Amino acid sequence: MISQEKNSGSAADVPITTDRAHPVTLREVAEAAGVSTATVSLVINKKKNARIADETRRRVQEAIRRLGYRPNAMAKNLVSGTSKFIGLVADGVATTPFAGQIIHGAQDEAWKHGYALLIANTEGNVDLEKDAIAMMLEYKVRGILYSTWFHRATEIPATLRESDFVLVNCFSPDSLTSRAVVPDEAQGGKSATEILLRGGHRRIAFINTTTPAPAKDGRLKGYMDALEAEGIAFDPELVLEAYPDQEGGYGATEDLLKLNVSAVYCYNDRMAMGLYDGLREHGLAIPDDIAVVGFDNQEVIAAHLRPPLSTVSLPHYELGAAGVRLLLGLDQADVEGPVKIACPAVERASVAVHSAA
Amino acid sequence: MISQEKNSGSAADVPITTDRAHPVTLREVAEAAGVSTATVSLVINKKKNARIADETRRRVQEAIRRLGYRPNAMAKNLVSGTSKFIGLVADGVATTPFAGQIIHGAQDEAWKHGYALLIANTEGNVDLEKDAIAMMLEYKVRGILYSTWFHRATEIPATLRESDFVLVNCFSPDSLTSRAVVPDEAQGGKSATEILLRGGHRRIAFINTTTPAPAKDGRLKGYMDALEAEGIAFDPELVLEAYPDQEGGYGATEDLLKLNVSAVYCYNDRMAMGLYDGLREHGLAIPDDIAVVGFDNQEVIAAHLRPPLSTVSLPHYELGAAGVRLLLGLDQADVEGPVKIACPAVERASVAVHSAA
DNA sequence: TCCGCTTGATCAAGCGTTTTAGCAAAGTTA
DNA sequence: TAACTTTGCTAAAACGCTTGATCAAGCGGA
Repeated sequence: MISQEKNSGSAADVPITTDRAHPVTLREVAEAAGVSTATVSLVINKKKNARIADETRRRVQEAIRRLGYRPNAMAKNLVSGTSKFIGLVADGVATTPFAGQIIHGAQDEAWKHGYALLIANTEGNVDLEKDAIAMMLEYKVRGILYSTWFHRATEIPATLRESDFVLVNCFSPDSLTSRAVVPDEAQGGKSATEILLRGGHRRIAFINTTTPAPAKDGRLKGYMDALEAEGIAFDPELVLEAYPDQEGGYGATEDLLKLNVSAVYCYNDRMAMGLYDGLREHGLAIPDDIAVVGFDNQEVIAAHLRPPLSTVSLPHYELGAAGVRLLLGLDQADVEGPVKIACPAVERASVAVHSAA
Repeated sequence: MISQEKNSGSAADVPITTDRAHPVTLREVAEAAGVSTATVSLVINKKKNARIADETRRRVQEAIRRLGYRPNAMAKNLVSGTSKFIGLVADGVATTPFAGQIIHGAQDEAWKHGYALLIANTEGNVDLEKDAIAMMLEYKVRGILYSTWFHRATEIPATLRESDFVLVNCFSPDSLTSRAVVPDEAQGGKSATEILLRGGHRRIAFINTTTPAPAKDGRLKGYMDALEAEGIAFDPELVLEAYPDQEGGYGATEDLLKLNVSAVYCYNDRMAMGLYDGLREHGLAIPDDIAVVGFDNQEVIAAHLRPPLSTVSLPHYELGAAGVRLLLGLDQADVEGPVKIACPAVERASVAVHSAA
């Protein structure tokens, strides 16, 4: 009674500004249109075998418009028994710059199929994670995407099994009871190496990471595969290891130069960035004195180094999207372990084009 | 009848594996415990003025445990009339590396108050945006965070007004009817300049962006404020402009060197990164020949350049968190326009410490 | 004129909770 | 022992929607 009584006395027909505290309901629309709630429901959901007179349909739609009616999704879901949610629990996806693309891809794909994303960042905290999953279960999500910010093996939290789920960017040793989607590291490593091979290089170093991970093994395997396909013998001497960041790459310069190679493939873009500095200090020019490729395609770095870095994309967006498709049963799961998503090559100026030998 | 009938004949008491299609309901728990649904509800929600015998409470909890009961959040929300959701619509937050922190901050803060985040990335697509907001309204979100990936003025979509909302990282000219939270660009610019002043520099260049934006004006103002506080006259000659990326920074090198300054403050870290390359090519050492500070604190870049770059943080995480607090009424809105969040200085090695003059 | 069919719309049950009002039994007081 | 009070629990309505069953007209055919 006290506070503002907006346009209360005003004539009807004006698109009423809805009162936030008490949203318009189906019943109110029904009354306004002079029909039953059942009829309104039928009109709204455009049921094909519902018989509604054109005139009635018009009146209902008009009432909906005039009152600014919004269906209550909670009520809808309650009766249908299942929500239109997909949960995404991430251990740090939002934190890490480029892995945010997982969210993005999942979002787009989910949306495309009428689902909304419910996300939770757990920062690796197990309790938070349990709460997050519980919350999602209470919202009766269609399923849960469980994702990690870097490609690795993971434990499957027990409660996750209460729902349909898909591992994204990670996998479980117990692959029989879980579906998963991960980047194809080996193919990526092969592609990276091939960029160099196409550039005419035969003696190619690989600076791998010191940190154990599927990426470490996969990227090395790709390197070996590519060499083998070209009939080049694998020389373990050409494989160095360093911590996978700028400092690591910079620090590996000396050792690299002893190898007397014409090209180098780095475990990731950050190492390549550090290596750029190291090479420059030795007065070496990229790509003429030495060609470089990275891995990850971390835009801010790769696209803007001088010269821009050739690399291979970690398909985070696709991982998210594929995760959703797998969850919804639109893609088939691979019987033999995780579904592998390709890491496409991105060629830039850090490798010169080969003027046919 | 046909498909798998899991442990149907087995004795009770074993923690039953829940059947996904038909989750356990309150009523089932009630029956199992031999009480009414009302009692179960009271036990679950630990109502203080509910009178429940210890023994009964025990029986109920035991039944909940045994059946693996999960409350149905939809039903809960239906009766309470309001959900525990906060919507976040972003025009590209998930896309842009560092702005993903907005999501992260919002998530954490929302979670802290019992809210879940419902996110939608619209990529600037107006139709998508309308659908996203509609979806959120249908879920009866507590409110909506409307955020942009870079600080700018924005139109407020009409439907947004159907809900409580807060603008994050953007603002509306019409600030009377909207709450907003943005980074304090002027303070940030001042802090950046002060790093240089503290380093003993008096003649400091500023490479601003060519792109019009609140950041352009604010960061310049901060620069001027800092100089004025030190009694140094502002010299417009010392302000250059370039496109705000690596190439822009690199390209500004020549002009910068003509200015004969001992220090330079760049509009952002990416420009600083390009400038590093330019300066190096001229054989100039950072910080000895010239000191550099950036803006944004884009970790991948700033922390790992050689030498690491002193800069000022764009407080994305805080923007998200503050947005939620503002929405929930935990923080007070500023009567005069948007709430400003501080951009803290991050000092690294690109500015030498001043050995007191 | 009566029957059956089609059309257009309504009734009412039900989805899984919360919550208020109320009831029976036990306890307290006098 | 009668009259309250307290304790422990339940009945039932309500939240906003969907949907199968029903029903009243109107109509054509016999």
